[in-house]
Amino acid sequence: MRISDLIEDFIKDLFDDNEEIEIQRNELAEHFNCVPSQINYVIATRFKPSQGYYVESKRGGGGHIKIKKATNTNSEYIMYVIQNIGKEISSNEVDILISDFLSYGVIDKKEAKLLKVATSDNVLQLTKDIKDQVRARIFKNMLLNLE
Amino acid sequence: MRISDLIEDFIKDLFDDNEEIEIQRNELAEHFNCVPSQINYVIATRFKPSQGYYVESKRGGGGHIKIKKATNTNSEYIMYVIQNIGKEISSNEVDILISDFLSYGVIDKKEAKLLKVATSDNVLQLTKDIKDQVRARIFKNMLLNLE
DNA sequence: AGTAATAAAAGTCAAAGAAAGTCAAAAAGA
DNA sequence: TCTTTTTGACTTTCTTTGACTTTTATTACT
Repeated sequence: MRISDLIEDFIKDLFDDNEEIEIQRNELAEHFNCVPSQINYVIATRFKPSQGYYVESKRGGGGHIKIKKATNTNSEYIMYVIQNIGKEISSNEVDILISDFLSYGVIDKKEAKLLKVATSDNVLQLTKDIKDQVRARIFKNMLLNLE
Repeated sequence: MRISDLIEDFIKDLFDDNEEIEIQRNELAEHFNCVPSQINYVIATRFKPSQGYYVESKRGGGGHIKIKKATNTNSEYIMYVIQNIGKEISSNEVDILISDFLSYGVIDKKEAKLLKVATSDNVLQLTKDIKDQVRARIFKNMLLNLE
């Protein structure tokens, strides 16, 4: 079995009922006798939003990596959408999804507004290709963290 | 948990309803077994005016550091913060602002989560200079649209 | 009482340390 | 061959530490 799979399993075991865990990259790498950046690889490939995970981290003394599982209170519909958003998404597509969510009652008006603002062209102000990628990441991660 | 966080929490606990507290740098450093200048670090990074605190101090015998909380209405506070965010802001600064907003009760947990997610390094994944600018725009605009 | 010396704070700043992140080359698998 | 994994050198971010400075209060002398 490849080491990345072992690390993946190890991390998944850590969520033992908790929906959020914290690891230290170097410590974990040492435990598995691999280079630290392999941990990043595992996280990048196995703990993506489309797989229901949200990741955040901090560097410096006392740094760490936090991984959160989307709680299954999230509607199936939202999860389905997250999985089907690719690497990029246009502002228009976001608008349509948001209004669908609203009409199905899976988000409320306040949430809709925040989603809209955080992903709008005006706010991002990036070149088209990059903009759509950043928008996709913001949108998926916000959806994951709705409730 | 890193020592700076412990010191931060300790200081915040001192404001127990009061809007102004006073500490002695050396005494506090001794209590936490750290060098005195670490207290300055904590104050510099966690009690900035942009975070709603105002600091003054006196040296010499009987010297002290006084930290005051800015007392404004919620929307004034948010407006003040928005105005004081420049063209860019780091993820760390955003974190600190969010936790201050939470403790002042100007936003709720759900909103905090969304703000955090939409502005996090992992989600944005842009080069430093651009990232901090995009983050500033997203953060300010989301704050403006909170209610 | 007025000044000089001493002690008692707090401030500054840069170096060292402690994490985590990035990216691309090499290796392994399918 | 083409994709996925592994590795490692280099970067970035944040924290901790310590030597040195500045300011203020207290004490000692005249």
